[in-house]
Amino acid sequence: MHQTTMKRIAGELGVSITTVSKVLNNHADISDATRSRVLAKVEELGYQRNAVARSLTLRRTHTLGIVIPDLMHSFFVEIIAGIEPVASVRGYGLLLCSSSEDAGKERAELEMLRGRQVDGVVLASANASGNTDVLLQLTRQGTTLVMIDRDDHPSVKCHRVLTDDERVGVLATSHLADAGRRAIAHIGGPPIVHAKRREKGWRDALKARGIKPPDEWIVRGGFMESDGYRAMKRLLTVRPKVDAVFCANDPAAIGAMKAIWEAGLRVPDDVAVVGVGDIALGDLLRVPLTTVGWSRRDQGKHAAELLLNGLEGEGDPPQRVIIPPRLIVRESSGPHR
Amino acid sequence: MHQTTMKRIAGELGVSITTVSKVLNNHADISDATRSRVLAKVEELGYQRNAVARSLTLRRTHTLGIVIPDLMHSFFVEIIAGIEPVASVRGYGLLLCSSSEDAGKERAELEMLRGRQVDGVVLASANASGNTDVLLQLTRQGTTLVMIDRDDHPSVKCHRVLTDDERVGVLATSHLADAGRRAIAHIGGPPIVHAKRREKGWRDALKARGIKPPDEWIVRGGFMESDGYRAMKRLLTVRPKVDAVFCANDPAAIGAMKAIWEAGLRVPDDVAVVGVGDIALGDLLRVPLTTVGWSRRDQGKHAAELLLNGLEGEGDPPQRVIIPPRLIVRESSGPHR
DNA sequence: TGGCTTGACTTTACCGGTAAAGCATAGTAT
DNA sequence: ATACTATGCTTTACCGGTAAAGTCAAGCCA
Repeated sequence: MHQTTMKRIAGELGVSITTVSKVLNNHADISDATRSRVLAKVEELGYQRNAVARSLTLRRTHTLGIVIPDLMHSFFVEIIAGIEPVASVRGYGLLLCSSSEDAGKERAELEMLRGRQVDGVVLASANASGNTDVLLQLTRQGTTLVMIDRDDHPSVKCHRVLTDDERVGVLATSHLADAGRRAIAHIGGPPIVHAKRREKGWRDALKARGIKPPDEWIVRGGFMESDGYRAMKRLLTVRPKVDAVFCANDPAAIGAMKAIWEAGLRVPDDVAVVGVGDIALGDLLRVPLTTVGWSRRDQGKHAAELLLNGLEGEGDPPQRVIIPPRLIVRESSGPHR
Repeated sequence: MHQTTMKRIAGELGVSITTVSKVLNNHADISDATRSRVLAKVEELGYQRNAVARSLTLRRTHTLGIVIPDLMHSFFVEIIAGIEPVASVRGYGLLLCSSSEDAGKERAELEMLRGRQVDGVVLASANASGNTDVLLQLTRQGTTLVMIDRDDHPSVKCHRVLTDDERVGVLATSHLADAGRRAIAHIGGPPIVHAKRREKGWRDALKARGIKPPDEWIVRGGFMESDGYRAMKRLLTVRPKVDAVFCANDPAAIGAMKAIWEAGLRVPDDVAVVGVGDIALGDLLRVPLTTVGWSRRDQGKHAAELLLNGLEGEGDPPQRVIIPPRLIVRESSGPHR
């Protein structure tokens, strides 16, 4: 129950606490004799430096805060799996927070991390819309911040690890066009930059092929399955018929497929579907989903490296790292008819 | 870049630091006037108590260490998902460590947690065989410990959250017997209590049906897919033929199925297979796997509650919480022939 | 021989809080 | 008028470390 401290070691050895501290910090001005006596005692008592006390004086906790919206989503866990080894070898601990997709809880978690004096925070794609002020407070306090998959909060100067959303749209749309589809609709996301860029990619890919999408080919909504379902219902009434749809994310794509099946049509025979995100289980659906994904693990790895480089060396100016997206072809975008 | 401290607040208000501290800790001996002046200043400056400094004096970090063998295994994440909400509402942070199934790294992580003065540690089913000494050091230091899915290290006095391994064996075996199987073999795990208990359940269930398993019906090995594969190869040579196999865990069961297919036989037509653990994707296999599982989330929840109750109130004596296992029937144990 | 280094520590101050004890002032009891 | 008791603060010590400055004896140079 009683902690071993430097005081105890110093006492038993008849030296000062500072001497013990110096040995453990490899200072040069300690004789070999004393050094080994101290080291032996440390070994004997199984002494471990008290990280809390060190943090207080050094003003470094060697801890990173990780804020994710949901633990049960495989891609956030993959992000953490990308962060963990990098942090671990450099001696940093990870303080894990789940915001449960709730801006209020996210705010509370960020405040908590501020109080705990974490050296850095990785904020993974949460809906932090209201929490700009807390983020600013954090950075002002000297905490390095990295945002993953978010490109808003322009006032917050921090590193960002993103994918190339326009390219996401181009990849998906070109793939559908190459597969012989002509009427390629788009189920857009909510009004956030990422969704808008995916839409732009869709437009660009069509334009490159001389296709000018009529207004009815696009329905904007949200990122949920139900949004995709509703949007597809609308798209199915368009004449001439749409024969493919690029959805802003995977849940929306799943909703779209449901609407297609409900209308008695087949995927991909009547309508091809492509999503974005490569969520787990996407290949286990009734019709495995073609999607555009990117390595979450790389995102985590880059985020951790940006953070730690900033902490250890001189802080680079805020950087944007782009993780390239890639097309994952499954059955939902198979050949026409 | 500059931290706001109580000193600053006290200075601006012309009161002592202790007064500020007392306000924030709701001490009674502060006048309403002073109290609100302090509170107003706290609000104005966006002040947050420095948790590091508090931890040092209070000798409480309000942090739990979580050690899991692998982040990418869904059940460890589920355990964390069970812990997180409990810890979060009580104001505890989670320090996440992954041992990557490596006893050396696990040891290092535990040492790290000791240095960081975490109030409690949840140790999820890692192969900590060699690390008893660190665990003892931790508990001696006053850290509460909860082990999940491990019932060894008897010298370490701590709470344990387990499942009923004998019942696991009984459930699996009875299910196979009820499905009309007569020659129910067992692929046992490594020589650890959990595997032994599952084996005992298998024996008991057979005995209850008047079946006396010959020695060739059991092959013991490890928990890996390759172990299951090798074991099944052996079992397929047994005469009279075995028509079902209960495997000590899911990976072994998957290995067993591979061996069965390789021999030109079918699952479940020729040999029925049941595993243990309900790993993710178990239902996405070529033949979805019947298995015995239990709620990892409940395990996490119970672990967190045991820990925090011990920390907040008076420490209960080490407890054993048993999470009931349940059978999950899929196709690999379907009807004979 | 006195002054100057150098090596090997020790002393002191501080990190940002909290708890216990101390200390005026005013009000109450006697 | 004297002693007692709240009330509302402040002073002091401490948590377990680290860094900067100080000490002190031995060795060196001129």
